Amino acid sequence: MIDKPIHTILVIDDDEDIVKTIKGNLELDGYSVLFAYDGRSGIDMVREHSPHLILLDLNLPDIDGIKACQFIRRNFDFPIIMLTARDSLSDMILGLECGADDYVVKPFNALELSARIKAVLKRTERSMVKSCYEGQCITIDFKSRTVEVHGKLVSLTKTEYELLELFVNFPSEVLSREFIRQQIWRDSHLYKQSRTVDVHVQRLRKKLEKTSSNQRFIVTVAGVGYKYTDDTSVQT
Amino acid sequence: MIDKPIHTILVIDDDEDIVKTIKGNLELDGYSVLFAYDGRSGIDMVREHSPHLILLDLNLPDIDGIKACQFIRRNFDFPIIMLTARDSLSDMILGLECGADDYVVKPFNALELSARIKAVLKRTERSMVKSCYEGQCITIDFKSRTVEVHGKLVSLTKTEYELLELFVNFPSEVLSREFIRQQIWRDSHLYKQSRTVDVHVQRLRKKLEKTSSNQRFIVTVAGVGYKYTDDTSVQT
DNA sequence: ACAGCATGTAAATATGGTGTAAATTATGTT
DNA sequence: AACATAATTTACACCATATTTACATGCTGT
Repeated sequence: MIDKPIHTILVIDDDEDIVKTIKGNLELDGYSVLFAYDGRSGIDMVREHSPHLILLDLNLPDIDGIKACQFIRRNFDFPIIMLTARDSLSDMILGLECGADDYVVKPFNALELSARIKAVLKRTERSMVKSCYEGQCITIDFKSRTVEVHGKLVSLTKTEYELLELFVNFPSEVLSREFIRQQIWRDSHLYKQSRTVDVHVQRLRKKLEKTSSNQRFIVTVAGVGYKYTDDTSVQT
Repeated sequence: MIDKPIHTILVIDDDEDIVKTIKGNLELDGYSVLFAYDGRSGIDMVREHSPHLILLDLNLPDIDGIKACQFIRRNFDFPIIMLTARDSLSDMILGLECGADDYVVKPFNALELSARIKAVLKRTERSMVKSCYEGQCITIDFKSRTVEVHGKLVSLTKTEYELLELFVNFPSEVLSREFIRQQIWRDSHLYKQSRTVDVHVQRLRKKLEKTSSNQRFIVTVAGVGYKYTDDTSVQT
C-alpha cells in the first residue's frame, strides 16, 4: 500500500451523468480522472495528458468510436477499454480487432468496470516491463506461453494458460469464481451457477502439481473463491 | 530486461504530427529517437549520429525519397524502412529495389510499425554478425537462401523460406496467424479467416521433418498460433 | 504455347479442448 | 455427530480448431 502508483484514466463519453458516476467511482478507487464529452476533445486530451488508460464510449456525438479507438491505438498506443451498449456489440469489438484491450457492456456496475480496469492495467504494465514471471517454483514465459514447474515443462491448454496468467497477475489475492468467469469467459453464456471454473482450476492444478511434491499453488477459499500463491511469504 | 540494447532510430518526415506520434510510440518501446523534417538535414543526421535504423518518408519537401534512400544505402548502409502513402506505392518500393529493407503504408498503426521495426532490426543485426543461422538441427544461409536439416539440403519455395526465416527470427515465441499474415503477405487481402497460413506451415513442416526423425520444429499452440524452436532447452 | 511448379481457397477429416451433468468427497455449522 | 452446503472428481458428448487433401489458378522458364 506504500508505493501504489497513481494512474490517470481518461473517460470519453457524451453522457454527463455516466461520466460523473464513473469519475466518482474511479476516484474512490484512487485513480486520477480526466474526461471529455466528445471524440475530438478526447483525442486532444490523449495527446496532451498521456493517460494510463482510456475509457471510450462507442457512440460519440462527433466521431465513430471504433475509428477513434483505432486512431488512438495507431497514434498513441495507450490501453483502451470500450464502453458499449449490448445491442451495438459488433465483431469489431468482440474480437477487439479495433485495437481495444477490453470492452464493457452498458449498463455496467462499478465493480465490473473496476475489475476490468485493474486487469488491463496489470496486463499492460507487466508486459511493458517483463516478459516472464518467476515464482518460487513456477516460471512463465509470456512470449512462448511456456510454463515450467521446478524446471519441468508443463503444457497447458489455452484456457488453462489464461487462467494461470490471470492468477499470477493477482498473487495471493482471492479471486471469486464470478470474477474469473468474467475475465476469461466474459459474457459467453456459461450457466450462471455452472461449475466450469472449478473444473478448469482442477485441470490446471493437476498439471501443475503433477511435477511437484503435492504443493498447492491454487488454494481454494471456501465460500469465496480461489487464491494463487507461489511463495511462502505472502506479498502484494 | 537486463541487457536490452538501446537502439537509435532516425525519423525523416516533413509532417510534424506524424513525427511526434511516431516518436512517442517508439520511445514507449524503448528506442531513442532522432528526427529531421527534410531530406538534407536528415542525411546530415545520418552522417552525424549513425542511427541503427531509419524511417524515411517517400515524399520529402526538398529531395526525392527514393533518391535519398539510395544515397543513404550507398554511403552509409544503415537499414531503412520507407514510409509511403498507399497511392504512391511504386514498384521501386514494392520490390525494395531502392535499397530499403522494408516499407510501411500510411496510415499505419503503432503495432504494425513496431513489429516491422523489430523484424528489420533482428534481421540486420543478425546479418551484421552472422550471415547464417545455426540451430541444433537446422541451418540457414541467408545470402544463398539455403536451408539444411541435419546437413541435408532441403529446397523451399519463396513463401516457405520466408516463413521459416520469420520463425527463426522469433525463436520460441508464439506468433499469431494474424502476425504471420501481416509479415509475409503484408496487406494483400487474404480472407480474414482463411487457412492459408496453416497450409503453408504444413508444407514447410513436411519438408523440414521429412529429413529428421519426426521432430517438431514448428509447434502449434492451439487457439493462439505457432511457435518455432530448434533446441531442446527453451531459451529466450 | 506448354509443362511444371507454387499459391490460395475450399471442403473433408482428425484431434483434442470444452462445458455440463452427475456422483463423490470435503467443509463448515448447529 | 449430523446436516447442509460447497468443492472435487469423473465421464462424456459436443464443438471448435487444426490438419489434410484436393483442386483451380497463375506464374516461370524453356
